[in-house]
Amino acid sequence: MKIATYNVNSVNARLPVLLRWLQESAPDVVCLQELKAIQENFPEEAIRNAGYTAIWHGQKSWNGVAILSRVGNITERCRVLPGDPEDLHSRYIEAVVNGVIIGCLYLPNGNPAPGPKFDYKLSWLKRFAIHAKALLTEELPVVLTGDFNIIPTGKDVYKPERWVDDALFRPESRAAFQELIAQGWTDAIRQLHPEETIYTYWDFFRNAFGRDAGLRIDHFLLSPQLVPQLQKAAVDKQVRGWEKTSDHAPVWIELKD
DNA sequence: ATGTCATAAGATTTATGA
Repeated sequence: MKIATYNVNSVNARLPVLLRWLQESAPDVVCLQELKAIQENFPEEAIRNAGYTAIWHGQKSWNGVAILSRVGNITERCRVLPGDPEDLHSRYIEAVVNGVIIGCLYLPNGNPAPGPKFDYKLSWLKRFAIHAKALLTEELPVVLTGDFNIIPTGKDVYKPERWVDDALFRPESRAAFQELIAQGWTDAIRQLHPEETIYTYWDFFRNAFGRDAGLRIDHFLLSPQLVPQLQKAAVDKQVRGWEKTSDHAPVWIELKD
């Protein structure tokens, strides 16, 4: 099973790019983030015509997450991150597909840091850690994937010294990611490519893609039950070079059936 | 500080987020 994550940065503005990528990369399951569309404006018909069923949680202007599948029913488990009924952002959706629990997340950016947005990021991370730990106790195959908005280590950014005060690379954000690893989750990309320079995001500013000034912030965390099945992991970097593209590239893993 | 995109309100631009 090929599972992908893609922060589309507006699902409707990116629809031609999304459809072309679905056709060329043919993932079985897709997690999308930053739909930037209200619930009614999700392009369900175009995605169905591409061969995928979908569940999604939209929101006006910002955020929004979706799970697509072409390999079987999507059985929704929840569409918000548990733990704070006052958090109205559409940033998490979870479902079972083909016997695998798929958590699709769009973690808060958190800039500027420090400040209320960074506080929100850290509180979201605390809730996420509680939920992730509960998932591990189920001892089931689980993938937590999406835009984490965290640069895990200095190897995951073109110039780490420029990012030390940024919410994506602050010690608190890195520590929260390491805490997830310490719980028992496996960073799938690094499991298969421990030394390689791998980026998943390039800023729209200053020709960042042309200079390969990127960040690795889109991740796959696997529960122990899935690690033996991990076969491949890669970034569809070419998509970042297409016209009218997102600032993120799609990332995917392949699991043995 | 800058740069680029996207959205929304309501305007022929501005603000906000990323």
